[in-house]
Amino acid sequence: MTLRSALLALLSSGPLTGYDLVKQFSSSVGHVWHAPDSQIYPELRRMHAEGLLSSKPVPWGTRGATKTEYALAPAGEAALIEWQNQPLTYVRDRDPARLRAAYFEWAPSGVAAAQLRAHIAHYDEQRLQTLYMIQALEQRTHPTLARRLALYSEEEREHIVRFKVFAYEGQLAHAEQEIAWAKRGLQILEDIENPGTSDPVNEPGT
Amino acid sequence: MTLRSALLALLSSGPLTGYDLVKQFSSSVGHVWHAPDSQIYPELRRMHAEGLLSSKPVPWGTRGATKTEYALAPAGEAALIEWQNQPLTYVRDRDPARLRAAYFEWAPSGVAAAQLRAHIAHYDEQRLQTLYMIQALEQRTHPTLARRLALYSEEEREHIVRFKVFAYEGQLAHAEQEIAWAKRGLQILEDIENPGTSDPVNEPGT
DNA sequence: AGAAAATAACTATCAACATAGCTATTTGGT
DNA sequence: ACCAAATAGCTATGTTGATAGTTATTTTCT
Repeated sequence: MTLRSALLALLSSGPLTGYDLVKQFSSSVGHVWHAPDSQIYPELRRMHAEGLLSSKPVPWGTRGATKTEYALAPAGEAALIEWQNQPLTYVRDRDPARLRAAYFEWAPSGVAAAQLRAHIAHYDEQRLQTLYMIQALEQRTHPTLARRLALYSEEEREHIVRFKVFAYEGQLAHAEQEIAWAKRGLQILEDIENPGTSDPVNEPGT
Repeated sequence: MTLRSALLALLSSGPLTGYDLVKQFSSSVGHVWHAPDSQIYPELRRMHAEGLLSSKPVPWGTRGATKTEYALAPAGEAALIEWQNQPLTYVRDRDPARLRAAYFEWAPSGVAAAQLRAHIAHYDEQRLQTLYMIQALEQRTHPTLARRLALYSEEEREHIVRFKVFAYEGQLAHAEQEIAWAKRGLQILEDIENPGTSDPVNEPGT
């Protein structure tokens, strides 16, 4: 049901055809709730069948073909608000990187460190992406955001931008935390490989 | 396939019956990779069928009933090492809390703050649990860990404990980061509710 | 004009997970 | 000796999500 909320949230910025929605999804909400197009198309049809969305055929090309444009129906807007009213349900932890690390004693020599370096690379990349996203939001150049802001007063606009930036700051902090964690892990592995060469600042007594 | 690795990892501490495995799972590996018993039992049978596990019937009660005890077969041990050799595959972000926060403009007054307070409560709880876990690991009182350590030399024992503590420290840091994030969120909401009453330390010019 | 590539819009299939059951045995109380 | 509660072990079913297609239209290049 969360995908549904993500779609409602995206459509609250204005009507979109299926394809445009899929594209905009992956460069906006998709950053906090990923979904492939194969999940989006059927869900849109279900939401339409349940009256959350209205649809209208718009021409596609010159040969009379059409594509479907979806818009938030009143029931959809109500569902959005209802979603925000619902308490959050937390999914149980399922973290492949943590699982690996917990059993590093089974990793052949060197592999654990390589794993952690890959972890750092991954979150470094995500950190950068998130920074760009935050910039695009703050400068209001992000297309989906710009479209959304047009619907509101200036005061409300500021709040909306702050909420989105806040959400991405959470992602940013998470990425940075993962990087710091992996670096500590590399330190531990080094300590184990070369015992006795420990940093004298941290262990002044030995 | 990650559940499979988690089960192999747990069984590497010694043989277990299905039930005992389910119990120990939820109080050890399950903290980093949750799985319900309904997923564990069938997976065990599949792993046995594929030769990763050996099994032997052990008596249950006095009326001749038996239960199945599983142990890591050589192929299972190989699979464990192979798993550690594999590069990590990262799952795409799917974070309900972040998704909510990004669309707080749809939350009725007061609801967003309640959401964030619940977020803090949730991660406070997890933080505590993780702290206890780290303590049990460091003092080597955790039963599954104790059983595992018995199989190794003292030097290896120290490494094993460090790896597990390291993994849980990652969880701990994450929990603390989530708490800090939600607190910043509450601050933002307050700012929005009472504009002008902003902290003079942060905005000395106004 | 015709072929190749890019764009737009879906569909099918399968594995992973969550929820909610069910049955048999043992233990503890009367 | 018998019943209720707790323990042990497992199954069925539906939903969500990942992977990998397919079909039709438009644009670009020769």
